[in-house]
Amino acid sequence: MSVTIYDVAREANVSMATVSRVVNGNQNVKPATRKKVLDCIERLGYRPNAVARGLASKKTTTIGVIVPDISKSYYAELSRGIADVATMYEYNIILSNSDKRPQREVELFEDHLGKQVDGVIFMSDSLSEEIRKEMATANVPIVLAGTLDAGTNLPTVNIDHEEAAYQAVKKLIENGHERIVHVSGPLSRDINRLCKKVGYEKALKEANLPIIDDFFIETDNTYDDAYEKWKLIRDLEEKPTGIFAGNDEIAVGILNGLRDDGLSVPDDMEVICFQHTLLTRVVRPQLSAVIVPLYDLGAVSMRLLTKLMNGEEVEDVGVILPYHMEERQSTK
Amino acid sequence: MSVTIYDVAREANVSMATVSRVVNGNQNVKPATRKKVLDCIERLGYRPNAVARGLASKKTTTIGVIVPDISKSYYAELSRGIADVATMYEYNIILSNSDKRPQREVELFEDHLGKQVDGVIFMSDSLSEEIRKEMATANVPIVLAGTLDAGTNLPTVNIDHEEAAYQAVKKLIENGHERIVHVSGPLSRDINRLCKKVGYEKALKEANLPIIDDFFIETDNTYDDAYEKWKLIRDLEEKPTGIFAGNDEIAVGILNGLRDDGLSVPDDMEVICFQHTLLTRVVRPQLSAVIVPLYDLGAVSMRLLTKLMNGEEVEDVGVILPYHMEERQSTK
DNA sequence: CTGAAAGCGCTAACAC
DNA sequence: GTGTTAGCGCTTTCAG
Repeated sequence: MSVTIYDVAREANVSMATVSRVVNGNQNVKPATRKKVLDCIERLGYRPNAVARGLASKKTTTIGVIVPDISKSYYAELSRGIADVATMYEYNIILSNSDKRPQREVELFEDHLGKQVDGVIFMSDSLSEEIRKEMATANVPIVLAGTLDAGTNLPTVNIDHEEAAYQAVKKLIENGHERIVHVSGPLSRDINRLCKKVGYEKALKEANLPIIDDFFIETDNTYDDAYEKWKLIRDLEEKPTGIFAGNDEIAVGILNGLRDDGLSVPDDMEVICFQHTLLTRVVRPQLSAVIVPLYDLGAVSMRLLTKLMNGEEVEDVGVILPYHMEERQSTK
Repeated sequence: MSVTIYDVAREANVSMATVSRVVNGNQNVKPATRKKVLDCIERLGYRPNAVARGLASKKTTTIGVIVPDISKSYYAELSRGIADVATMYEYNIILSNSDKRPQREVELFEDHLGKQVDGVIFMSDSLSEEIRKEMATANVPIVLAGTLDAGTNLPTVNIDHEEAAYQAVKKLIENGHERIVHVSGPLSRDINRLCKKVGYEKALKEANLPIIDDFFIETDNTYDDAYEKWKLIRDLEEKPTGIFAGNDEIAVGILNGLRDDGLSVPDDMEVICFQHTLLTRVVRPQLSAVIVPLYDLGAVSMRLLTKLMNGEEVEDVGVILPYHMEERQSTK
């Protein structure tokens, strides 16, 4: 068997309580005693058993992170932000993929609670009734990262997607465009239906431009689908001259469609999008974009969670982070 | 407080042992009793405490995953493979980022052991002396995923990078090229120095082509650096006509360098690389590449780990997965 | 400043 | 088929 706190205590001629104190940095230990214990720990190669500690103290210094799909760079980046702050506060992360399936989300959430996590960070498109109910009765703090709250009053950190979309489209309008297509991700996602689309329409309305159904193109958020859907735009009666894409993968699909049809950006078409990855800078022309601070979204979420776990009073549980727009070669 | 196994036992008029049996699916319970217990569990909303279970059973059904940087799509993809198989076998994952810092790797490894993980999957460039020592004395199974073993006899799953590099360069040679540049990642990484470079040189030797120092370009594996380093190639006395890039990010850097200098691929230069991401298909021309099965590397690693954790005899602890080459537009 | 002792919630013999 | 009873390794009062 491995060495326990009891072994150390015996070896050092002190009680388990004292060993526990030095391990936990409790100051009420005479320096000489501390040193003696530390020596024994070193000599025996003692490593505290976090599971036993968790059972006794009711804290595991572990948090749960439920993410749609870690292989998507969007969530990977966000998770890195979470992880770095978690490390800073000495928390471990149990990471699980939900694929956004509501039932799976509930299972994972319960599973994490069973593991006695001290808190959870949740990411998804929106909250199902079931998960909302689960969360309401959970007795650990929860933070929604980059996830629309829409109804509950859970702590959330996000950027203002509607405003960002509005600004992006406004930029196109200022450049003189009157026929602007919005190539969106799935409308089933709140962020697309309730934020980006709304921002797009708001900008059009403000400029007294018509909202044309055919100028709204829905994709499944992938490069391949966007590449295909470009044909819809190409074949439009009234040719648009500007494109607002829901993310960079979509934008690159469109860009390649344009390009393969011999059109040129930004001369024949100006393009702007939300940026989640390196893609925007790698393609030619480089894409003008709204830069979403994914890492920060994660980091701030975790920081907020630490406060909540500490029982600190947090006045502002609906954090909105700033974004910025970077104009590159796909707009003039 | 939350409801415990004791509460359920009392409510159902059975012993804790019986409740434990039904929770753990032990068949030695009369159906009627089982039902009664299940009802109480449902009614009281009992959720087993995995920490207590872990302490009593000495199994946490949790594994540790130590990864250089989850925000890199290479590792994110691999991790997803791990996670899916972990889910299948009902394991949770504690995920930590090491940034490949040897000391951090050791800390994380010990940390995970402290949390009593049942096994760990480790990814890095290579193994430092210290981590090797830690691993040797650990009493849980370890699998190296996509990580060069180089000396120890730890379970490993990988692809044959040397062979893949050899094939890629050979392809270029078959296309008639005699002056082929290898744009590599850092030579400090075993995978570059001991595998890809070796495969590159092997192909040249076999074709009686000289190995020219200037034809080896080292980068830090990033797009930006590769884009800069293109100038070194451009300014070479003897113009190369083929490029073998260590990964797709490098290849795209070179590609954009070429392109911004008005050169064309594949007419002026053929390019082939290792593929880790979507990048190869998104750029124009699409890049011919050796496709590394990242997801599978992760999945197979986890599968191997489950066997090891089960104490199964595994004859083949040095798994080599197949790769394949996809010829696209950057070669003829 | 240190020790004794009672759990934390569960599993795993071992009895019956 | 079911109950009893030790622990698992640690923290945490409470005494002293």
